[in-house]
Amino acid sequence: MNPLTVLRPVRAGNAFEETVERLLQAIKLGMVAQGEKLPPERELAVQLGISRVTLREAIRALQDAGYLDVRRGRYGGAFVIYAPPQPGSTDLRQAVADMGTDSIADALTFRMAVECGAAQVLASTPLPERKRSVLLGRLADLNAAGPEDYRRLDTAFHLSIAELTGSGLLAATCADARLRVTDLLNAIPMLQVNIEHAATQHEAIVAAILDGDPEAARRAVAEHLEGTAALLRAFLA
Amino acid sequence: MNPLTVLRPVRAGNAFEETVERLLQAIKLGMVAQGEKLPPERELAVQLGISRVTLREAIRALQDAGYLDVRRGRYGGAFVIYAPPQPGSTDLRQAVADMGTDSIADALTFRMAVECGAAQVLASTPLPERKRSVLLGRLADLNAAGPEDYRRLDTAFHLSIAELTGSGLLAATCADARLRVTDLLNAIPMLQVNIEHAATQHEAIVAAILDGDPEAARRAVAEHLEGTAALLRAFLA
DNA sequence: TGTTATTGGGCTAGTGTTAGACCATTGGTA
DNA sequence: TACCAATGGTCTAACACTAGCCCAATAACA
Repeated sequence: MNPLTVLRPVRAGNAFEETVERLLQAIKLGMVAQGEKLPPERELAVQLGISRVTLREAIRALQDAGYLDVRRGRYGGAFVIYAPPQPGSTDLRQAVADMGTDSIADALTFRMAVECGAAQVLASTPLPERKRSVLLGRLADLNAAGPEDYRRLDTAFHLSIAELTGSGLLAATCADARLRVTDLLNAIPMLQVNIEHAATQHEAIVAAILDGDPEAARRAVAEHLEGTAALLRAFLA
Repeated sequence: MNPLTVLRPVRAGNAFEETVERLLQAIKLGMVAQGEKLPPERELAVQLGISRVTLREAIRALQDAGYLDVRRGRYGGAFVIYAPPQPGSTDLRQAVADMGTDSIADALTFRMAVECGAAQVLASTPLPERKRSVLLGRLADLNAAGPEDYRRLDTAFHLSIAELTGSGLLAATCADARLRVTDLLNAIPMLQVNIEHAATQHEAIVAAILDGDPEAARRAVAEHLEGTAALLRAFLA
């Protein structure tokens, strides 16, 4: 048992840095869509468990970086003005180099494990009608998505699997895992053939979950994720 | 997509509290066995990414709580004097009440997902001889364990699966998941029949992993964890 | 038996973070 | 048009945390 597994850093950085990261998560994952605004500072500071001063510093940094437009007065707020980069417009090689091969492999492995685990768990128990329709709804949204919204709704679909398990820990972990590969995914061009292939796999995942078949759910998610993972791994050689 | 999944608290508490938790992890999971000592303060502070002052406060708290014996001078250090409670000696009902049914369900679901995911991932790729022998070694250690060491070596066995995937993120997550159920596990009496049953399941898990069969590995871990989960869930009704 | 390397114990000055109060701006609404 | 509720902007005093330094104790070893 490697003690470094548990005697690792208690905090990833100072409160300011962690807050910037967290807000960037919400923006890049599309949890706050373009044109929408973050919750009011006072409210958000409570949610994030930090002081308003620190939160404001983070918001200021994201404003300077061009992610947010901050407006004062009633009906003001911090509006998201970030447009997710057109896939393929940034250089995948560059993204790979920025991240480092070790942490890419780590992130891909991590994502594979937690997303498969979430799907398996969700398929292991009978789902109430409400949850079934949430899942089907997310799938329908994704299938109806235009190129603008595809990545955001794809993320929403995948995260909803973890959320529906009812485990907040698992949902947070899947969101974290997904974020760690966001920049890489954004650098991969989306081809029509890939989207169609993904759609088939998404159907298989949902079918397995609704069917209550953990084995099939696990396998479907693994195959789905292996597609992008294989593509990325080609750059690590 | 629930924004609360990502707009959750940035920090779980102050540095002191988080450090106490982390050290308690290392002790309760048996990563630093009884009679051994923690790394020197200066070194440990760097590993944990905190100042020595904060670390000392945490150590002091654990000393007061009876977990550590701190000795000065060369060959001194913070020695672990915590004996894991004899299983069954504490009241399971009490542990359940302390934790709250919601967070127990959350923790069990979380653990099921990440441990199954880790086993599946490890079984998905051919293992080098070195890793095979590590896994077999941990299994042998566990099978040879007396009642004193059983829980510690059981933890070591399970965590080694995540560690062998090579993903630090996954290893840390499994350690975290395991810790969240430690107090509950410690409250469950260990019956000989259960240990024998567990041993059979451990063999199945290792066989599936060495066999390169992700399906079987996932299923074996799921069945293994379902045993304790079912027992605990009985208390939640 | 004295030396010494290693370890915990303690102090200080400086920086990060918080809570809470108050100010400034804005756009809808009476 | 005047008001006002909601929101960002700013300040301050208190507390948390850090880096770095030096002191004190200890036990092996020459």
